[in-house]
Amino acid sequence: MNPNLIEYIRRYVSISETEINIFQSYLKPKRIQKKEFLLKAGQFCKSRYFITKGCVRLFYIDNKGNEQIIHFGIDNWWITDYESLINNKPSTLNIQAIENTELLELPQETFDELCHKVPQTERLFRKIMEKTYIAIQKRIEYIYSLKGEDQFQLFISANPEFAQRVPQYMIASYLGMSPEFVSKIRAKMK
Amino acid sequence: MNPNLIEYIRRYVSISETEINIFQSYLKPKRIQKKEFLLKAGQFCKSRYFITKGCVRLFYIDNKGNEQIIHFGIDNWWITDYESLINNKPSTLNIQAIENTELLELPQETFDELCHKVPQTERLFRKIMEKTYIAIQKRIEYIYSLKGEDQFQLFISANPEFAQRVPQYMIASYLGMSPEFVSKIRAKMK
DNA sequence: TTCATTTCTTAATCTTGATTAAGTTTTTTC
DNA sequence: GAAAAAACTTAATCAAGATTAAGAAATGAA
Repeated sequence: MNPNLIEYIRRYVSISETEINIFQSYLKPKRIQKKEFLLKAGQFCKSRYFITKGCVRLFYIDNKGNEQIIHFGIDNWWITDYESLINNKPSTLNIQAIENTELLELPQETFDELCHKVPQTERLFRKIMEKTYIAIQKRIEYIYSLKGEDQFQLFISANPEFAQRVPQYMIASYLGMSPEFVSKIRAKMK
Repeated sequence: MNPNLIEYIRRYVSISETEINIFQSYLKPKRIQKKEFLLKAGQFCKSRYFITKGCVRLFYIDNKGNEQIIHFGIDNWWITDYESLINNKPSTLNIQAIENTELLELPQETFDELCHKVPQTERLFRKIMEKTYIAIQKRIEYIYSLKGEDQFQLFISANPEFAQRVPQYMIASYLGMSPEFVSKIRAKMK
């Protein structure tokens, strides 16, 4: 199995070699090219994906027809549309590769079976969700307490790799700003 | 055990009578008066709380000294500060009763023991976190795609009971608006 | 190496909603 | 039931950031 995923899992739960192997047997490797879609609005999202290498964006089309990015996914992150996956309904979201990306697909179809064979899986995802929830709640705090300029600065300093890998207008979209405004901030920074 | 909590749990996992009783034995009933604090910034949050009756708010003090509400909790919701609970650090948040409130406290100290005795607990909280995550992600969508007025309208129509139970200025705070602006929206609505 | 596409910049104007500063109404408390 | 505290309203002014409309730079493709 991908050594990053093993390390990732062991940060959350203690799990035997045997269990790791069973876990692995439920994963399907997948590659997508830059600009290719992992999920399109209207489709049913049927898997969780672990990104081993690359970068994707998760976005929706807002009422004005703009692509609004909800979040990114990079190396060693899980990505999925939980609303579609859990509630079994067509997705309103799109997941698209920003770079050529390698993933491990964990299908929902066999997820409960995996949980049964490797009970630590429940604990793993419970803990991942808690960590993810803390992060998204912090994000809401920043949205309400920092003004645009400071949100951008914080994002860049907390995620310096993104400034390199992701076009500036996508960071603007993620932060809910116009690309022109981000351009203005950057001009001021120099 | 509180019949609401039994019903709540069974919406997520199938669990025997015996297991329900074990689960119950890990819960401590607690009451707090209106305006009393369940958690104050600086303290360590050491439990998850299930609200059986009442209403609380979770807020932080922003850089300008304003109380910024992150979310509310009412009957049949879990509430806690995950960042403090999971990462074992002093809380930056406050949880305060808006009404006299009755809770069931599930201490973190014995949480792993409970998970061991009743393994469905992991699954239960995994699923609760997934549902909570879906809700908070939707909230981010609304923050970025609806203007203030529409956010307020949506909140009121999605949570009509809140308009009754919670002062208007707290709803303003939750939505990141000034109380004056909410007042203006309401005047326009008539 | 040229053409086309994508990304970024600049500047003027306009909107949304914050801020400030009263004042009013409602709820609590004694 | 009077006084105090809490919650809400109104209106004027102000600021952050969107929108519009060019154009410039960078990247990619043939």
